[in-house]
Amino acid sequence: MILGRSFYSRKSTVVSRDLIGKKLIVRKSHSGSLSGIIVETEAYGGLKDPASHAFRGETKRNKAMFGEAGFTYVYFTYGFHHCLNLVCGRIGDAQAVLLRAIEPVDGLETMRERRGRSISDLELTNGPGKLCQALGIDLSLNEVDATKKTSPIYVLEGVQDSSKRTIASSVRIGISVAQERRWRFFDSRSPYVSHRSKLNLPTR
DNA sequence: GGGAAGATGTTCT
DNA sequence: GAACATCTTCCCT
Repeated sequence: MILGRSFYSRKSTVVSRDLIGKKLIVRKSHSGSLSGIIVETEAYGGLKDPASHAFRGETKRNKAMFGEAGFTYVYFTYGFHHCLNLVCGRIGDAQAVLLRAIEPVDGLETMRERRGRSISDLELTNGPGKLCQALGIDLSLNEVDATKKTSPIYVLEGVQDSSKRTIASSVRIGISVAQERRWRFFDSRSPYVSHRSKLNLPTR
């Protein structure tokens, strides 16, 4: 079952936690179907969150976040990397969830071609930039509707037994403000989360 | 295994 | 001109 508009039309903190264990699918022409189980996310709170790109209002770059829930927000950062978000909440809230890591399932060969021959399975998609490189996500996939099965990006209801997961939270990575918000969520039993060993201790 | 440095486009001061 | 929702390489323990 594909996750629809109502799934995303909730607070980003709730969506962020609920996305753990769901299956991300990326289908682009010529590269076949790539997929993975989401194991790590971060919530961003829009206009009221000093850590969010939306904090200072709408710009050309963050426009997607101000639109409808269930659409993608892809941005380019550090001059090198793309990051993939899914817009949440109500129109104008500018809330979003950053996808930080997945456990690769389908298309490992394609992912490895893009990431480098010698990269191990564990390091193919354990970070927001790595995940986008492996899946071939760039700005051409910004602002696409992820609630349609015809879309190049969408998310399916989890196939994993939820009893095999333990969802933990921590502070957001690479963020120096709003440290009181532990808005990074991850499966603490998964070896596919981004490796910042100290932060992977379950804090809740 | 872990810290520091460097790469480099977009946005903001 | 600096900061940045990052990643890799290089060197140190």
